[in-house]
Amino acid sequence: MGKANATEPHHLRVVFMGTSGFSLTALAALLDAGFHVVAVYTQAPKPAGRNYKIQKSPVHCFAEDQNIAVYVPQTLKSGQEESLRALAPDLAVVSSYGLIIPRDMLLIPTYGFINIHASLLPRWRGAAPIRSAILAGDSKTGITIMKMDAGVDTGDIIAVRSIDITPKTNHGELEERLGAIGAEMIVDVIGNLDESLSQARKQPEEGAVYAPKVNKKSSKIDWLAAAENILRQIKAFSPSPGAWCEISGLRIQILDAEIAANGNSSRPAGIVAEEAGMTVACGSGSLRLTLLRPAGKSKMSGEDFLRGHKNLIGQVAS
RNA sequence: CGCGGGGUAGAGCAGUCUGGUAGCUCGUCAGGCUCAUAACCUGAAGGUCGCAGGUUCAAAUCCUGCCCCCGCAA
Repeated sequence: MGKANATEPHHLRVVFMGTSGFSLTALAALLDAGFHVVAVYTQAPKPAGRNYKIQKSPVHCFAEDQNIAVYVPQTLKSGQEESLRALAPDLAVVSSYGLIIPRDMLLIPTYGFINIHASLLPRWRGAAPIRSAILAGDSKTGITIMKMDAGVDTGDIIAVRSIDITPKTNHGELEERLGAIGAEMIVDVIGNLDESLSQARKQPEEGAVYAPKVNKKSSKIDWLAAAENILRQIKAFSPSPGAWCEISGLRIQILDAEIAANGNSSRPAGIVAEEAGMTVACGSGSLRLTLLRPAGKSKMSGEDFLRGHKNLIGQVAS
C-alpha cells in the first residue's frame, strides 16, 4: 500500500493519540466523518479509583469498542519508532495524550503530527490550559489546531476558534464545549489537509504562558482570598476534582457558589454564616455556597447541608 | 484484599458503642394571629430505619452475607 494523497483525505492512514474524554470527542468525530483511523495510542491502564482497580482510559475503551488497534506504551522516549513506522501513518492527531512525542517520531507520518490544544496559543501552553484560563479570569479561550514540533505546544498554528468564558462557566462545561469545537475543527482541517497545512502560520512568542500542572494544593480554598478569586477556583475545579476546604474537621468539596449580594466585610474572614442559605465571608466579599459535597456524602445545596449542621454556623472554615 | 465515610419521613441530620414506644431542624397540608410576610402560634399527614438471613422475650441498634452512594489516594 502506497502513501495516500492528501487530496483524498478519506484514504489517509490516521493514527490517533489521546487519553481523556476531551480527546475522545475528537476521535469519535473522526470516525463519524469516515476517516480511516488505523491505530490509537493512549495511556496505559493503571490502578485508579477506589480499590485501585486497573482502569483503561476513556479513549482506550472506545477504541476497543470500535475494533481499532490500541497501543499503550509507557513512554515514547525510545523503542517506539518501529511500531509507529509499521503502521505506515500518513498523519497523526494528538489531543490530551499525556506523553511527549520525541522528535524522531514526529517525522514518521507523511504529513506529520497535528495537535488539538484547548487554549488560544501561545497563551496556556502545557498540561492544564482550560483550568488555567478559568483561574486567571480570562474572558476568552478556545481551540488551537497546530502542527507539532519538538517544543511543548509551540508548533505552527493551522486554525483557531475562540469562545467566551463567563463568570458562570465551570471547567466541566468548558471542557465539553471545547471538546466539541475541537472535534469539529479537526474534521475540517483533515478534510482539507493540503490547504490547511499550507495556511499554517508561525506561532508568536509574544504572550506565551505555560499552564502549570495542577495539584492538590491548587484546589484547596484559601478563604482569606478575594471572593471573586475563590469563585474562579471553584469553577475551575468543578465538577472534578472539586475545590475543597475544611470546616470543623469536615472535608468539604465546594462545587458551585455565587458572589453574595450583601458581602458584609465587617465579619472576620472565614466565618460560616447563615443568610439565605450558606454564606462564607472571604478576605474581601462573601460567597454563597450553592452546591457542595461533604466527604462521604452526596452533592447537596449549602442550605441543605446547614439544615443538619446548625452547629457549624459561626465556625471558621479553613 | 490500598485507606476511609455513608444509606433512618420530601430534604439535611441525631439515635447504633450501652437492644426496650421512631427523634431534631426544615419542607408539605389544615387552622389561627397579623395591614402584611419566607415571621409567629396550634394541629396533622408522611417511615417495611438499603436488602436478606441469624441471635433475642424484644433489633435502626448485636452477628453474617449482599446491594447502592461518596471522600482520600493514584
